[in-house]
Amino acid sequence: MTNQLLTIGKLAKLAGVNVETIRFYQRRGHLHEPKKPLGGVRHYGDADVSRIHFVKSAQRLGFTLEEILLLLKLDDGAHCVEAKEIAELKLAKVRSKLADLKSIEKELSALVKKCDISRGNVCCPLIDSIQHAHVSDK
Amino acid sequence: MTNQLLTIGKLAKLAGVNVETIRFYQRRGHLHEPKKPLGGVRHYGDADVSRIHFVKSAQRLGFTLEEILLLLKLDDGAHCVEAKEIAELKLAKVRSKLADLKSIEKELSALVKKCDISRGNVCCPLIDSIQHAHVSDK
DNA sequence: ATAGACTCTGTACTACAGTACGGTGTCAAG
DNA sequence: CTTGACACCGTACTGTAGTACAGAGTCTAT
Repeated sequence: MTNQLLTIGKLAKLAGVNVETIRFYQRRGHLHEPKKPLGGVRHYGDADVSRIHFVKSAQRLGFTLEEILLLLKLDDGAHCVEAKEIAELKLAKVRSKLADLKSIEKELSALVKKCDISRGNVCCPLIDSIQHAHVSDK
Repeated sequence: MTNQLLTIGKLAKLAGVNVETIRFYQRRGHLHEPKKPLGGVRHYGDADVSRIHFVKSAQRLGFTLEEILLLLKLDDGAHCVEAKEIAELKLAKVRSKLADLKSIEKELSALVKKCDISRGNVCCPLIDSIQHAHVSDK
């Protein structure tokens, strides 16, 4: 069953976003704004639902709205190479953030472990460790 | 060699932060503001350098300034249990973000791989995949 | 016909961690 | 004694992704 006469409120419910989010996407160019039928209410269709799903899926993959705008401009099947380049760049960023987070995890869990070991100490080993951590850049 | 007569500019350079950042930390309570000697200039010492290093180290571990404020209040050695609790909570958050990022990495690299395989296709498989991804709730 | 729900529009606010700026004051060197 | 560099102070702006709200218009059900 296809819908072609959705109001903005129904579109929002169907797509699982806030009405304000739809307006925001329209301002940003992620969603086009249908012309208003003179003193009436705008109507939306299934294509708009899909579009919002596209944006949300891409966001889940770590793309920013700005990057998604690029992807949408390439969405004619003829720019596959460019789209792939954007995705590869994003993948590299994700991997670098992943490495950062892994080292943070390691440090933090070592810190917590230290707390467990030296119970009954006057000086808190956790705070102490942060205090005297050598300051690595970045 | 210890310094006890640093101006804000020298303190900033020593600690590797912006002057504005120091003022910002003072407003937020991460750094105390020495009283101004009547129509003169404030002076800072090594303790302030250490304090800024503490804040920066904790930030590197993923603590927000708000959380760092908590840690600083506990910095008397007598609140180790509370400090450990804060760190454990943070560790849990880091691990959950790590899991998220790992699944993003998996999906994204699969998408890029798809692009490599179906070269010469009219329809871009990357954009197509995002287009028709079932929308999983986060 | 009127109440309540919804839409439209523009602007302002949220969090986070700062950065930038404008105007004034102070200090040291030349 | 004046120039330039820095300090002080308060406020406003940055990016990111929306959310909130005020005031007006419109649509729908009773």
